[in-house]
Amino acid sequence: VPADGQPAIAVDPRITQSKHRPTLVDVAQSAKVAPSTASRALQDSPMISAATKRRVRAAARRLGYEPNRIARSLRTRSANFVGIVVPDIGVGFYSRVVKGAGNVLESAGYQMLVMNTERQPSREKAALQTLLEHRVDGILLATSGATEVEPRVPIVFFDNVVPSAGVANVAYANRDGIALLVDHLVGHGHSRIAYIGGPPASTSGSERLEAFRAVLDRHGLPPEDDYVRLGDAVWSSQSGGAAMRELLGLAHRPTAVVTASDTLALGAMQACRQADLRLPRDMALVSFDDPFFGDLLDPPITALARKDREIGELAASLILHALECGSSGAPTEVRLPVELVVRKSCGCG
Amino acid sequence: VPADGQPAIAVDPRITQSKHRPTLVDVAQSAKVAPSTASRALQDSPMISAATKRRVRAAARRLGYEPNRIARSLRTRSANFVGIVVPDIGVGFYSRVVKGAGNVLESAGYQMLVMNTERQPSREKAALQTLLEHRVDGILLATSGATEVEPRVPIVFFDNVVPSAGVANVAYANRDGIALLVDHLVGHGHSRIAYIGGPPASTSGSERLEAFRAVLDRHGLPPEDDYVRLGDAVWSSQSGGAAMRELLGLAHRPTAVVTASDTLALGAMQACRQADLRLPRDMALVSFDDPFFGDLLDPPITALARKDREIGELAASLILHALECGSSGAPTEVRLPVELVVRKSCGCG
DNA sequence: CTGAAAGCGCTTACAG
DNA sequence: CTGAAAGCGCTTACAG
Repeated sequence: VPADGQPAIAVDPRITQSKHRPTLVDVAQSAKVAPSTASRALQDSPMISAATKRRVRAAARRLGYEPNRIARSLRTRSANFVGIVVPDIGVGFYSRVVKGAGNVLESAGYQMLVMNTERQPSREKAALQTLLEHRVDGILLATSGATEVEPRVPIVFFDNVVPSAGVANVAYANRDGIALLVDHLVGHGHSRIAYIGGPPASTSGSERLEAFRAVLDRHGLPPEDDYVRLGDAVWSSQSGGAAMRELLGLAHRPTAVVTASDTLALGAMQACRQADLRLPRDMALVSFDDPFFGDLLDPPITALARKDREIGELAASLILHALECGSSGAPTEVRLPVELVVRKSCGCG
Repeated sequence: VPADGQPAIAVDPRITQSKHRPTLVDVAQSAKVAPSTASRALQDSPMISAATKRRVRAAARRLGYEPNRIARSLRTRSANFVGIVVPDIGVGFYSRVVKGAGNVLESAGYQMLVMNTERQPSREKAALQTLLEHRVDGILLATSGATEVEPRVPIVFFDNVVPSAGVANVAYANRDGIALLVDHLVGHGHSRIAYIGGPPASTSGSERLEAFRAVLDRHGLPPEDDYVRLGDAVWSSQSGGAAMRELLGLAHRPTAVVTASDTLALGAMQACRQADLRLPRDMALVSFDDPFFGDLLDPPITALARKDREIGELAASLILHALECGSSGAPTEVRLPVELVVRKSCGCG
């Protein structure tokens, strides 16, 4: 125990504690400058002489100094964090979005806080709350419910668009995509075209469904309620398979099917295989999202090219823009153009 | 501008600033208690009377108070963060590990900081540094190089094992897996069995390769250098395809191939298709990692069942254990048991 | 060019 | 049961 009045430096317990991580004060003492000078030197401030900078840097290296970002964030009132919340990080689409966003954010000096909600509204709410408590500078949100968020920080919605909320929205051009798919099937001469989609709770669900009906109408094909089947909330392959089985059980069977996602398509293909149907001979099938290695499936599937990573990159760029320039005016809405990859499941080749 | 000596409360500029986020001091003032009392009340400390707690909570709600975790972390000297660094979050394996780890960590009250390195050693080093600066409590690391890390915090290695480092290692039972695969092909009567693997720089690369040679030896099959081909550093399907083409070009062609990953297998299958070979008639193929919807491939592939999420859950549990109980003694090594999923590419069915 | 001082928003001994 | 005070590790006006 140090006697009162004794200089603190000589007996600083921090030096003796083996587990102590050096602080800026330690560096400053070691370099014989004030903490403020050490701080500026490590920031390479123009206020500091070259010689001093060298001394401070040497001291920092010698001590193995690692700046404490927590303290820095508290002081500067900016964590340099952007949160991203996704329904299921295990799903390829979301993990690729996260990847794209992470790269853009990192090169701008931001850290990304990934929150996985498992599609539970309660977890989404909690995730948002946690992000706010961590004082993130902005949020990238693929909401799986209609969470009404009071934007205390800029928000960019992706995948599931929330019109006129946040600073921006990013999603695929759903209507164009469905049009491409249906047009192609019509080009093959199909007129009994069915649709296996996701529930309309999400943007992708509602827009794709709506577009399917609209495009059929444009072609003068009568709407057939039996031909529209919706899968479960997670767009599972199981529900895609179930939908296909229902379609196959119909008296007046469709000759072609559009699925609104890769998982739905995969489930539908399994169902066809189990029913001993040959694609595309007995049934044509095209899908919105191209499955991973869709060219290796039996048959290779005709689908829309993936640009998942770009969605993440775009969303990140938009939040960065809002952080740097301030969010002004109405939210931007960005739609990623789609592109048809023609393979064999449609009847081509 | 407030006159000196005037009570601060009446003119507190924070109240007038519209963008000000309420602090604990605001809550305390509103509830007419000391900040320390407010802090304890919100922590539901037994020291505080029920009536006071109620008042404080009401004030917090009224003001829309969100505790500042940055300040909390600085004060308690624990960020309640665990970092996880992966070579490529866009790859299914890693995203599922992240998912598993995240769920375990979250239910233990930790936040997860995901770092994506794109397999660049420099980015991995930077990621580790960043994590340390954020004062994470522990790290989950799938290193893509032999990063020698001085563990200032507990580390659990996964995927790529670093023996006798960190507090624990988690990986698939690589040797058992390869044995299962080769044994099955031998059971089909194959004796000319080739191997398409990843480079031995990683645990999965070296252990699987080594096991392949050992199992061949166990079966009394002569080692054939031409039959062993290694893909590129990312185990790309392109390199798997190239390897398969080399194999097909051999004078004394193999009759069966073991691939060390799903991507390698997929590339190899593409190469076979391009060469107009029929699987499994012209060539049997089995794979270590089961591709996504491997049952829908042409032909359905025989492979080892995936337990990626479990690897993440295990790694997270191990780091949690180390954080709570302290890391004692030699690092634990956990090997996830493997399981053969028999389909048709091997020649069955 | 350098330093002393204040303060970011919490928590936690310590005292009552 | 409650409060006053110190301090986590930084940064940044302010003064010299």
